[in-house]
Amino acid sequence: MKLIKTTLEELRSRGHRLTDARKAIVEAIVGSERPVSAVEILGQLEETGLRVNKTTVYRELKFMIEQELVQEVLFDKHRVYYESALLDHHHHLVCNECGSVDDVVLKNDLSTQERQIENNKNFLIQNHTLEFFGTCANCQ
Amino acid sequence: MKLIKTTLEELRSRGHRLTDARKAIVEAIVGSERPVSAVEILGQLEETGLRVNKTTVYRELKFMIEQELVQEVLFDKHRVYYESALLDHHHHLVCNECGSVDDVVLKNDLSTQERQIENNKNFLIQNHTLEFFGTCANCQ
DNA sequence: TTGACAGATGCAACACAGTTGCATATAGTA
DNA sequence: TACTATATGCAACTGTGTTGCATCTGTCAA
Repeated sequence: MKLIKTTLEELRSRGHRLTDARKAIVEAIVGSERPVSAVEILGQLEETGLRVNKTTVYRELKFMIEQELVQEVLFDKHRVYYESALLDHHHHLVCNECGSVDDVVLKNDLSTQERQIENNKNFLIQNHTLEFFGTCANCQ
Repeated sequence: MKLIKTTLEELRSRGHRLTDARKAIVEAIVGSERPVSAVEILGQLEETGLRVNKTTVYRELKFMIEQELVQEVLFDKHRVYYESALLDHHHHLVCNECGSVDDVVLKNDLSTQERQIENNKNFLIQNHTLEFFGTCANCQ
């Protein structure tokens, strides 16, 4: 996957090291086609046989967010999910039945609504989170 | 506040008891003008002198959600917030500087976007969560 | 190729939100 | 006023995420 390489090169160009743990964690997050949790990342690493401590995973997540290469997604009250921050701006369709997550790009995102708010509330919007919950095609 | 009374009467009419703990917890959630966390509810109860165990608070939250009188709000990765489910459909403006939370009602919510998704993705939308992050009027 | 060292990692112990099982208390009813 | 299902308290636990500190290693310069 192209994004993995881009992400690692970006880290490298900023003077950060490319360790086995870092590469594997980046692959687990950026290589996944849906957001993953820290616990899922740990599970995946274990499967590949690479022993990485959970502290490393959590520290790496924090670091990648600071680097603005990874972003958090909140659609589950129990844990935080992570995905690449280099993806085009999109939202998620979360199936209440099977838990599957799909991406969706809105043609005319929320610019209209955001202008409305900035005018009426004098609130300066920096970003938004929008997730849709319902029933996916398979579960209907 | 009217909503507190409505909420308690609704519970009563469904055959549930109105205990001191329940009344105080409903007041803490429904009476607040912004979403509150379980920890905040516990703190508030302690202030009033009413001793309520945290287990009771968590059980009550679960119960109120089942009753569809309270709903969860996810805008903080560290904890879940709760607000009345009887409020008009709205979203939140979360200030990245001071943490304040304001409500906002969109004139033309997301019906256009939702129709778009249902057509393109064959995903049946039941609800959505939308939060805006930025800088409030006071912090600009 | 190697040595130096800042950045990365592991480990153990911890913090803290949220949950569970079970014994006890109490609101509402008859 | 006594009965009983519902609600509560307590203690012990679960699970995610964090911290301090010792050790290790990728990278680079010599």
